[in-house]
Amino acid sequence: MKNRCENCIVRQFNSLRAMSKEELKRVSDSKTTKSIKKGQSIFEEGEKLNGVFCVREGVSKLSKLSANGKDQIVKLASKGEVMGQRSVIAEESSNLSAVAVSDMEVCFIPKEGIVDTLHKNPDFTVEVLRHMAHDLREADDVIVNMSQKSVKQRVAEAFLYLGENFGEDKEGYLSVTLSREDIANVVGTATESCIRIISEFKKKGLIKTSGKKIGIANEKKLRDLVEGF
Amino acid sequence: MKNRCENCIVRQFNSLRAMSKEELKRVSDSKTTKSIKKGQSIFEEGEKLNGVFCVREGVSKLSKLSANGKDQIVKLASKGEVMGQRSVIAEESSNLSAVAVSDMEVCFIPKEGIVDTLHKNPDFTVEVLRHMAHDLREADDVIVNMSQKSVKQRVAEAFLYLGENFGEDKEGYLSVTLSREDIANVVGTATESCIRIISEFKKKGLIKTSGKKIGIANEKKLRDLVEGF
DNA sequence: GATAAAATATGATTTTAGTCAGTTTTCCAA
DNA sequence: TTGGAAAACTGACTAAAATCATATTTTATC
Repeated sequence: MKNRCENCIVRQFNSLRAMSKEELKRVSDSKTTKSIKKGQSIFEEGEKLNGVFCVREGVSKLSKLSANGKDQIVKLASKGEVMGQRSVIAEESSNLSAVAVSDMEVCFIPKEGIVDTLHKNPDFTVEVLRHMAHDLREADDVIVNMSQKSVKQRVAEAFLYLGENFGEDKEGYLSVTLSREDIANVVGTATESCIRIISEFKKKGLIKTSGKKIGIANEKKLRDLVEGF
Repeated sequence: MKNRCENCIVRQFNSLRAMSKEELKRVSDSKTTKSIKKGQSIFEEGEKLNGVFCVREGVSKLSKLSANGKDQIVKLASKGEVMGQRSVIAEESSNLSAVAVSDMEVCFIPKEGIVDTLHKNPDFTVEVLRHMAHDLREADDVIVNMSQKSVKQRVAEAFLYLGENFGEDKEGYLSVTLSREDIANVVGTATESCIRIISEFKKKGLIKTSGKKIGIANEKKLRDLVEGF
């Protein structure tokens, strides 16, 4: 058992860093690490979660099924992010499904350790609260984008977002590779519309593609487009 | 000074109920009550808030200005709701503006009392956390609705939402009266489109109107419409 | 390496919603 | 009470995006 939370760098990025040594030890002793293949499900919408998932490696999409049968991707979670927090805290079943977008390593942490610490260590609780406050702000921004921006603007914004938050490889392609359908589900549009816009962006030199990989070719122009030209 | 938080029934609906007697006393001593006229602003997007606002009476719209110059209403806050929490907790300036939709009574509570309690009373912090978790879930739902439902469905849903959350008067009209423009800004559409849909709903007997008041005439049909008929 | 299945792409068409222009109604404030 | 502004409404037109159909490419699998 060499993978101790105490040594896990990922912890730096989430609320676990506010835990005391003892609390962290308890979490580390109770956690289990899982390898998850691309495309595999981590948890489902409506499922009762008895713990949270801490992402060590890879990226997961968090989505919600809409009445018309389409998935809307609400958030992408990568290294350091904790999934399922909201449901555990609210003591509700999950409102989102989590599916791996790339091969992943995640740690499952049973909720007891988390919930106990929430009630005993205010620093930890405040830290979790801050994170949630941040998520809420982001959600507000998404609402505004969804309702006020055109599909073209949202696609452009999605690429910029992916670049900023998940980085690029040496050749300048986005590190997270999503299928066209997933991109459409992030943006909230039809897959065909999304593909068309990608072609258009490519033709105009805003992005470059290589297989399903996408790279930002002209950041300035993309930004101008997002701002409403 | 007869309006003590200790006696305020509004408190039952928000996180303040988890405060101890002493903490509540402190809050009560530091708070100030304000009357706000319909249309008046409570705080602006980008403003640094040095406290939170607890709604005693009336309704406020929380909105965000989009790049194209339109307001998107992200949330409506009524009796018992606390506004500005997110910003105070995250120590950021507000991401939303608050404007009174009806005449209001709000209490301003300086942040010190809140922040201190957050660090000292885990029960309170967890309570706040629960509320925020709930808000976040609602925000996720809004994102999905915005991106996957038609304008017609969103308008129908807005009326049902208003009915459920703010009630109706004796004649069966929604208690919150919003202008057509505000409804459009909740739904994320053009005012004209919104008006057209309202006319259509009225013609089809889904709703009834009286001046700017709107009442639900056929809940079942409205629900069917929201579900995609 | 062949073949089926899935993902990507493109075209034609329809639906939906936004925009612009103008009219009517409502609501205040002088 | 009345004139002027704001809000509500209507119509015509345009633009954006969804849908349907089909072709092509990529990927996985035996």
